[in-house]
Amino acid sequence: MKRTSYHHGALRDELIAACLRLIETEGIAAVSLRRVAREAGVSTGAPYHHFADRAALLATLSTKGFELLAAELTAARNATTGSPLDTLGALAGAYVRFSREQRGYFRLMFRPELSQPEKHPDTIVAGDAAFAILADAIGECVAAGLLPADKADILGITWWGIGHGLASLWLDGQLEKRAVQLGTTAPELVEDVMRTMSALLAPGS
Amino acid sequence: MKRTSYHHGALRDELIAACLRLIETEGIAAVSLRRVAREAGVSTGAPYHHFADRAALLATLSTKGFELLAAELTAARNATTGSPLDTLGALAGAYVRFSREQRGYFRLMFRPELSQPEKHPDTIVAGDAAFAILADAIGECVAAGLLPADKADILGITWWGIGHGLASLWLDGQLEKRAVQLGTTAPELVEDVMRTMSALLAPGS
DNA sequence: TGTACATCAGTGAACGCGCGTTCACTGATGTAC
DNA sequence: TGTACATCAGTGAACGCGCGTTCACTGATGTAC
Repeated sequence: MKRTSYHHGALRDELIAACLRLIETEGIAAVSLRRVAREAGVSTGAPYHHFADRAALLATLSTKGFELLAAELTAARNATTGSPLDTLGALAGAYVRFSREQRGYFRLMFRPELSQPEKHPDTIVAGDAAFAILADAIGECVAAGLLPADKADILGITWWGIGHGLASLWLDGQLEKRAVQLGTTAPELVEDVMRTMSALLAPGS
Repeated sequence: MKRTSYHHGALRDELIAACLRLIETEGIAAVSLRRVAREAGVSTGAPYHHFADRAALLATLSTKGFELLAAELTAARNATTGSPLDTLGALAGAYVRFSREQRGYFRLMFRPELSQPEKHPDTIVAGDAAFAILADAIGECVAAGLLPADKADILGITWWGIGHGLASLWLDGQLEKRAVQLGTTAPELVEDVMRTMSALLAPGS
């Protein structure tokens, strides 16, 4: 974090990175603008040249998180070669994977009270875009005649609920606790759930 | 909140109630022992006669939350008259209902970093007890030959994931947003998901 | 029933702390000529 | 290429605040005799 020049050059990015690091290692409660500045090796007032206030920093992070998630979902979707139905499981899997690999982002994204999305429309737009990917994949299943049109929306919400539920329970330590009780591991549990759901949806295959 | 006597008489309960009220109206971030004391109409130091520290108050609340949830789940289970399979949907429904009716509790229960459950084993025990009700209901389905024994655990986790996911998304405002986009409402969405899941599990009925 | 005394459950002032944010400042950089 | 000047992006001291927790205290209550 040693700096030779007076001007940092990329302080904005450095602050974002420091904030993420803090969330991941010490939890969101540890995130204060002063602390983030300290972590980035910069003085107390410096962040105010890049973010209007604390909520603005968190909102920026939240937006980036949704964009990252959308990218992951798109990638997962494009990587699926099977039937459109398989895409649904792949999306849910990518969702949970994202929550594991980007815990800092994930924790923040679903805490609207911290980033005040009502003041930062970008965040809402990014969230909508991520959800749209799932809705799109569902639409494809319907178009292919694999899902009844009247159940499509509900199945989308169901998949999202499962993905989000497993991700949340895992992050909060509940899933690992149950996995131990059941004599397995959290990752295996998640995969089994996805497989079971897919089998239920496509009983023929 | 006017008190005529010097001694409060039931300050402990009053503090718990005030804390819940605060979480529900202003969010967990607003909960400080000073604030809770103020809200209960009592001086700064008073809470320390009833709780060792802030985390102890939150842990007590979290424990009570899990006990309440367990009671609701048991009630839902006993109220179900149909096949053991129907019990699963009823439990998930009760779970989501609990998250709505007891938002303060629900928010707290899944924030282990706030109540430090590792220091308060009661909380863990209460959480295990609540989960055991679901595991039990699953066991009953297996005993009745309605679910394959090897898929039982996974289906339990699946139901829990759906219930928890929908509850979380709803609490954070995501579900309502999507409901509007889909031209429906959050409660309807939840009910539809439960119904669809039940239908998938028991295709014959 | 009365009294002395222990205990319980409050009060409110005080401690040190980290916070968000502001502000006058200054070093570094970019630009016009 | 050199210089004057504007602008950018830092510094660090300062503000007022609410926090968790402690502590000496005191009013209220319960108990033994």
